[in-house]
Amino acid sequence: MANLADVAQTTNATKRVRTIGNVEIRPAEFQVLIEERRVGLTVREFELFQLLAERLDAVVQRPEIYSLMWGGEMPRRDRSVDVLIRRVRAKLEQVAPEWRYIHTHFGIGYRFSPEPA
Amino acid sequence: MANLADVAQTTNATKRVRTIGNVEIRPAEFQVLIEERRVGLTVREFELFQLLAERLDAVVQRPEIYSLMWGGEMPRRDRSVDVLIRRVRAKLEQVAPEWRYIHTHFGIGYRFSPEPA
DNA sequence: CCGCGCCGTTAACAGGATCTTTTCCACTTC
DNA sequence: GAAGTGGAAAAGATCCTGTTAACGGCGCGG
Repeated sequence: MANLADVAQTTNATKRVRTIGNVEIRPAEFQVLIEERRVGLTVREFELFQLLAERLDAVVQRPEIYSLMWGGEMPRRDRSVDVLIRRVRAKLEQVAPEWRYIHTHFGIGYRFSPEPA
Repeated sequence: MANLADVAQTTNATKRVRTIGNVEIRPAEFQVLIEERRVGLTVREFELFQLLAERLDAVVQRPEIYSLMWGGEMPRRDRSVDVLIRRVRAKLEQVAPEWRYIHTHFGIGYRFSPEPA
């Protein structure tokens, strides 16, 4: 169960405003801003984005993403993760067409790294 | 917990007349004026308005609004916040139809930012 | 004391946004 | 070329919000 230390740590790790390049993440508001512009992610989309951003430059495996966001094992041929990735990418591109943030690693998963297009 | 210094600071922060764009807030009088025109909020409506205005451009989560205004946890499916928001919006619109002040963030909460309609 | 109006809260409904699932197809890998 | 994987779009179910109305408490004036 959560104790005070955990809560404090969680607060520090996930509730603090974080800036990665031109991306600002405000967990307390479920908001992502790129160069002052609001991306407008939904709650679920934000959770996915934050999950990847917390592991900057690391490839997060698809089943792990699933289990973190939906809980339990990922059913075979489940497309939930894809669909969400797609939506996040679309909104990111609307706000910052010159940048690529989420990269596909075929057969493995996804990686968050801001890179020029 | 709050101490005297905090209270003094709070007083300075919340009791001082504040102007945001064409909006003037007079906490000592529970009054909001838009371009010299009185909005005519009730006490409760004013509290909500002030709460959001103090956090200009930040999304304030619905449960947080509830706990700040009513205290304690927000019951599931409680609509108190909505209805109050609705009333505030209605009065704001009567006075300034060309402006939008309170923006909805679906599944999250509300944000105060004066914007042209 | 009584009626009236104002205010805050609660309830209910309709519409809209979001989430999930499904489908099709292009692409990668072997 | 075959099997597997991911991109894209759409449909259905679910959840959330906007809106209106109704209820009860309170204070004021008659």
